[in-house]
Amino acid sequence: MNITVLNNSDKPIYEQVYGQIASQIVNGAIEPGSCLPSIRTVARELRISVITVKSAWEMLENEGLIYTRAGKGCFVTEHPPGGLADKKYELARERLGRDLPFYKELGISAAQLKELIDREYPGL
Amino acid sequence: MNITVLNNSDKPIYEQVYGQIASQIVNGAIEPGSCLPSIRTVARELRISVITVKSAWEMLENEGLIYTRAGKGCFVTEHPPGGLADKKYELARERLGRDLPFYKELGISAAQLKELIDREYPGL
Amino acid sequence: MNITVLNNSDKPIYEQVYGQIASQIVNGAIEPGSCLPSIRTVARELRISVITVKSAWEMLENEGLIYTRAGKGCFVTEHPPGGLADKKYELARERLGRDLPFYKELGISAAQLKELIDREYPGL
Amino acid sequence: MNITVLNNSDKPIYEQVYGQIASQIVNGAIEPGSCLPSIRTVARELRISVITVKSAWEMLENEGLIYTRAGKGCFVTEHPPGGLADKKYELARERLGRDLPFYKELGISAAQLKELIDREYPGL
DNA sequence: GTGGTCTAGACCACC
DNA sequence: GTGGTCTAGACCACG
Repeated sequence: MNITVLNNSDKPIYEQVYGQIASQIVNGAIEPGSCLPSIRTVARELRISVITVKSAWEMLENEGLIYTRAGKGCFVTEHPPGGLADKKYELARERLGRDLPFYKELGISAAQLKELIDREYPGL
Repeated sequence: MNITVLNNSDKPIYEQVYGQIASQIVNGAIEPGSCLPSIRTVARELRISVITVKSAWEMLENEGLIYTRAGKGCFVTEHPPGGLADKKYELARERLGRDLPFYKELGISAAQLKELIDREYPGL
Repeated sequence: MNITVLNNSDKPIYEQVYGQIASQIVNGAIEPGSCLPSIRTVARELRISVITVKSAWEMLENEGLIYTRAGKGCFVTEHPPGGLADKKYELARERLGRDLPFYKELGISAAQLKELIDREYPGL
Repeated sequence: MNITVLNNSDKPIYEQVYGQIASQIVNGAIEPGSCLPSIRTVARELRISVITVKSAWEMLENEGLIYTRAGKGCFVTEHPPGGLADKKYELARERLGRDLPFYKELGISAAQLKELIDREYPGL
C-alpha cells in the first residue's frame, strides 16, 4: 500500500491515487480479499481531502476492483469478472483505444507506432 | 477542411478542432502556405463560438503550424522547423509519452503493448 | 506582487500584466514554487476581466515560468529549463532581436547604438 | 525608391512601407526636395491598397519627413528641424526609449544590454 | 472583410 | 474556494 501524490503533476490527485491502487491490485501487490485502509486514514497520511480519496475509491468500485461494506470498510474483489490478469489488459486496452483514433488521424501506421514505442519505452 | 465536433466528448471543443486541423496540416491535406477559413466562418459552420475557434487557432500557432496576420487571415506555415514529417512524429511522441507511465505502472511490457496494438489497430 | 495597468497604453492589458509578472519571476521577486494570487483576485484588484488575467497567465505558462493546477492555483516553476538567469536573457534577446533590423535599416551601427544606450539609460 | 513588402511579416504593411521610406530619407538615399511617386503608383507597383500607402505617407508627414502639396504631390522636406542626421538619431532614440523600461524592469544593466548587442548584431 | 482585445456571465471539475 | 471551458456581444486596427 504505497501511494505517492505529486502536487505538480498534470493528473488530478484522485486519478493518481486511483491509478496506483488499481495497478497494485491487478499486479497482485495488494492481496485479493484484503481490506483497504479507511479513506480517512489515507487522506490523513497523504495530507489530501477525504473527498479526493473517496473519488478514487469510487473509481475502483466502478471498475469492479473493490467492493464496499458499509460500516466495515472496502475490500479487494477476490474474483473480478475475467480475472485479475484480464483486468490489467482491459485497462490498457481501454486507454489505448482512446488514443488509436488520434494516431490514425495523424497518419501513423501500426508499424510506426511500434517503432515509437521501442524508442520511447526505456524500461522494456 | 473537414471538421467534426462532438459536444459529448470528454475533450474540449477547441482541442477537437485543433487536433483535426493539425492532423490535416501534417498530413498535407491542407496546402502549406494556404489561407485557413476565417475564424468567424468556421464558428458559424460548426455552430460554436468565435472564441472557441480562436483557441484552437492559437494552439496551432503555438505549435508553429500556422501564423496569423491581423486583417488578412491565418496561413499554414510553409516550412515549420524540422519539417512536417517531424511535426507528425513529434505530436505522436508527445501523446505516447503521456501514456507510457500508465502502462509501466500497470505492469505492461513493451512487447505486450505492441501485441495490444496489433489486436486493436483495425486500419493497420 | 505589484502590478500596474495603463488603459491608454499601446500594449494590450494582458501583455502589460504578463510583462510585469514575468519580470518579477526572473528577478526572484516572486518566490519559485510559490502560488500566484488567483486570477479572480487579480482581476478584482486591477478591475479588469478574469479572462484578461487568464491570457497573461497563459503566456506565463507557455514561457514555462508558471504551471497551473485546476482547483489548486498557479505556481511559479521551481526549475525552468535553463534556469531563471537564462530566461531573463532569453526575454531580453527576443526583444532586442525585434528591434535590430529597424536600427540596421536606419543605418545605426552597433557603436552608435551603444552610445545611445549610455545617453538614454538613466539607471546605469 | 526601393520598397519590398513581406506578406508574412509580423509588422503591418503600412509600417513596413513607412520604415523603408523613412530610412531612405534620413540616409540620403532619397534626395531632399524631390517628389515622391504618387500613392496610386506605389500602390499599383506593390500590389497593395491605396489606403495602406496613404497611411505610410501620413506617418512620414507627421514625422516631418515629407510635406504634401494638394494637386502636386508629396515632397521630401529639405531642412527638417535639426537636420537629417538628427532625425536618424531621433527615430532610434524614440524606439530605444520604448524598450529601456522593459530592460530595466527585467533587471538588465546597460553593460549587459551592450553585451547582448555585440552578440546579436551580426552586421556590426 | 479580417483578426485582436476586452467584457460580463455562465456551468463544470477539482479540492 | 480554485482554474477550465464556453457563450454572446462589443469596439478596434488593418486592408
